[in-house]
Amino acid sequence: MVMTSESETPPFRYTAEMAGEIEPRWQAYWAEHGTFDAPNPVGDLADPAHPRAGAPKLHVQDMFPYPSGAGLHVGHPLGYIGTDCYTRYKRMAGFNVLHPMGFDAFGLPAEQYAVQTGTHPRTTTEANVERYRDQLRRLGLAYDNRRTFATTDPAYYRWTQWIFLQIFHSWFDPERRKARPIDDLIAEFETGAREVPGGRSWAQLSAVERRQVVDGFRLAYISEAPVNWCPGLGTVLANEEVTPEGRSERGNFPVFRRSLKQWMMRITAYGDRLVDDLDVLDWPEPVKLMQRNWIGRSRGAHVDFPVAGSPDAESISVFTTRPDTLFGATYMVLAPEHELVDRIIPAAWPEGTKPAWTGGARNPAEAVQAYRASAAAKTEEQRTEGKDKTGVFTGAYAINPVNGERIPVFVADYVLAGYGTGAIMAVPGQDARDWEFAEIFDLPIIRTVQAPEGFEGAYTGEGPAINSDWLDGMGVVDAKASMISWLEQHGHGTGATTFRLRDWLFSRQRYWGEPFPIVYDETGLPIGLPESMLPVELPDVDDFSPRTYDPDDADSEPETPLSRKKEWVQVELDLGDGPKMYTRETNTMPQWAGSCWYELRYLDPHNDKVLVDPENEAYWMGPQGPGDPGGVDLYVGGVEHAVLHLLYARFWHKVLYDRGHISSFEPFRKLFNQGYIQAYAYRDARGVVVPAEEVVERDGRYFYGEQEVAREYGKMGKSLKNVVTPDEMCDQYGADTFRVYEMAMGPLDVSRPWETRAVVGSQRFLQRVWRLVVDEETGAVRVGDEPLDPAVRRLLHRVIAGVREDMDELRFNTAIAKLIELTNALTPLPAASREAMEPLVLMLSPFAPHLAEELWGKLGHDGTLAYMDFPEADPAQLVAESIIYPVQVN
RNA sequence: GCGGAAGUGGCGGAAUGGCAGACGCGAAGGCCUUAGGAGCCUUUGUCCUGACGGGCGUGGGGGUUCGAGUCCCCCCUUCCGCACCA
Repeated sequence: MVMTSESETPPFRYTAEMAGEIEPRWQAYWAEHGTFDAPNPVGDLADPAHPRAGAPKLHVQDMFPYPSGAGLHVGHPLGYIGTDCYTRYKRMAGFNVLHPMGFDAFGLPAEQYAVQTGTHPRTTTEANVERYRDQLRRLGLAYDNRRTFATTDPAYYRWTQWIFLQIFHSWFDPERRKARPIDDLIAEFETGAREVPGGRSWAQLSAVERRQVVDGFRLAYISEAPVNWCPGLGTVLANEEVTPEGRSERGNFPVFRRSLKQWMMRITAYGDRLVDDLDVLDWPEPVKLMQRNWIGRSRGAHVDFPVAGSPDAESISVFTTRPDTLFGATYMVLAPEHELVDRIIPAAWPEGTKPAWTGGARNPAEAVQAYRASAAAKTEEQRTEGKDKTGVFTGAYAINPVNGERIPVFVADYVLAGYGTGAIMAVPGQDARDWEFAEIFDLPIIRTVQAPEGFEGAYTGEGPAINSDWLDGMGVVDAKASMISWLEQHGHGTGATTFRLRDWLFSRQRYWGEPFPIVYDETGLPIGLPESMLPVELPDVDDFSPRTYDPDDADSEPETPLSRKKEWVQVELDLGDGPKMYTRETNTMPQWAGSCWYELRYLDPHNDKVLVDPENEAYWMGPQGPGDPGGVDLYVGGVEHAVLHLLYARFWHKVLYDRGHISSFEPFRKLFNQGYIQAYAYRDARGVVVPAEEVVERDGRYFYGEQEVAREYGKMGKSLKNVVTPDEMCDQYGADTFRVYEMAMGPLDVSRPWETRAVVGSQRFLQRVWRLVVDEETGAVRVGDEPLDPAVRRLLHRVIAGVREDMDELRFNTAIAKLIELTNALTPLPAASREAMEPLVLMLSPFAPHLAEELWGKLGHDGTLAYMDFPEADPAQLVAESIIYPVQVN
């Protein structure tokens, strides 16, 4: 703010300059006194003398940022300010509050910058982290700074690697539905308690064979499996990192399905628990729903359909969620890629083949080949856009096991190779897709559930079974159960659950990530390093880039940056049987790894004996009663992490729980998605973005200089030239004004546009509060001790009660509105009374902490107000005026 | 297509089924000023009226109720997620 004439501004007015003096002073005070340090029950952060030692705890966390080179804009700290206001309030309300902050610092941008400039990613990352710390410090966020870390700190990723080893050394016991030590599995094989896959006994297996068997059970395992290979990036990607169009989320390069040897995590083993435990979480319903959809659990049955006349007694296994409709299965469909297709095709079209089924081909083999070719040529979009179902008859028939009917087997791309068994039984009467296909190919339709009168098309709803022998009359649920037990009794199938969720591809061909704590011996099988050898530090290299290829070169091979560092890759170690040469794993972990467990490390950040002391974990995150999952009390972040980060973190947390390292079985008890701050951007007639700052509005139109520009609404970003930074706001108004503005502009979970010109309203509010206490001309404190007018007193207590309620519910915008209302009521009074001003300052302190501390001092108090009791309303002052309602007497 | 969330002044947004528009921005007028892009005061949903007053108003249409922005039904629009998942 430019002061055109200093003499005109009263010398003791609350201005940006004054805020610029007050704010660093109090930030230094808090840092010096460790004001926001929270005591642990045990360990180096224990402090029995702390005013909140032994108090009820509250653990609040933000989704930590990735410190990008661009720095923060005003949208980034919205959630951080929200949690800061909440935790400051809760601290005053008597809680022992843990509110930490760290940095998610491994990842692609620093590496790409390194590839371009040769600067080591660590250098860039550290500079960015420092910049973020400075920007956040200016906002006066009340963190326990002893607990901060970056995921790139070796002292941190040592434990990321340790957790990887826990997962590597675990297997999932389906009977107990939990992860157990891999040694238990070996013991079960040795004693014969568990059957060894492959038919031979444990004693018959060689040492290498035994290792191979065991490796097949690990929760972290190497698999030669179809993965998403992205030549343009030179790395493989998780399914979650591939767009629906089949391109990389980063860089938008083509992605190819390729079979490659990669590390996988057996997250599918946890599918049931990841779905079921959502029920006990206090999360936004949309996020729970997105997780349920992503996991995609379907309950039903596997059913085997023998192939008619097959010399090798082939059968087609399908998965269905509607085993009750089996009597209505009038044909079958295999995915074009299904491996069985080639083995069941007869040499010639069977008698009675309808011409429309053949695709015009002379024999089934040609028909299928042609169909496959055309299906492969289609893009993903064409496959789904075109509503009309396509397909071709294989010439083969299968036998419906419930009634012995011969039903034709088709190949069609509406059946996906990657889901279920890649084959379906088609029940056109009860499935819309099958109905469509049946109409096109003139296949019989048999209803097996009574549809409502006049119903047209496939009926998927409830109703009594019909045309279904012994099932007739049963409801869908009963009929399913009955059919499943019939299938199991007669050996035609079993009840089954499938998931859309796939195992998690966990290795990346990148430099800037956690190295795996894995080496290989001469057998080529992986060996987990002993804990004593952690961390496996990321070595320096000359070239940070994986080998990248032409984006369309599907046949290229991954080559990791670490693999080129031969003296690191080849290493002599003593793993218990004397020094031997080993080969290191040269992939690194994906960026998600560090954020999968950071909520735990805050609890005991310096512990070098264990990940977190069980007592500290139980105190901060333990279950509060039967059925409570435990976890962080409030986790605030953007909805963009609804699936990936939150699913991975839940998975790791559950493994650690199963292995007895922690007492909570969910990481985040309550989740809150803050909204986004968006911004206007402006383009001129040519479509060129102009700096938003310099655009002026006249009569609802927008001008950049003389030319009119068009306004659009979207994200804040460099390319849209509409970035506003918190630093600018601190310079122009002060951090307190900025904080109040962000909290007052609307509910925390709603997205809204940034408007710099509206910030002044928050500054006026703080100025008025200041003026109630301080004479602007003399600087004298003008607060008196006379009792409040009864009407104002009632307002005061109404405000106190309302603010408390709002704060508890994270409704900061209405809390601030109430404080403004009280301030406006006090403003016309001849002198502000201490009776009102002390509670007002205390209530304001979560939002404008520096100003409040300063005023608290002026009101005659020493030290910080951070541990003062938050005002409480006197119930006697809350008695509402009675209102008479008309009452109807019947 | 399926699922979810939401539609209130010029703008951001308030309203346990009980005076719609709290609070803020903007705008208009005034005070103070050489000056105002500072500060302070007043007004500000909309229409009729000189005024006092009054009519109409929460996306649209029905309904429940003494009373509906709020509850129920139908429709429209916007945003988000998923998308041939058997």
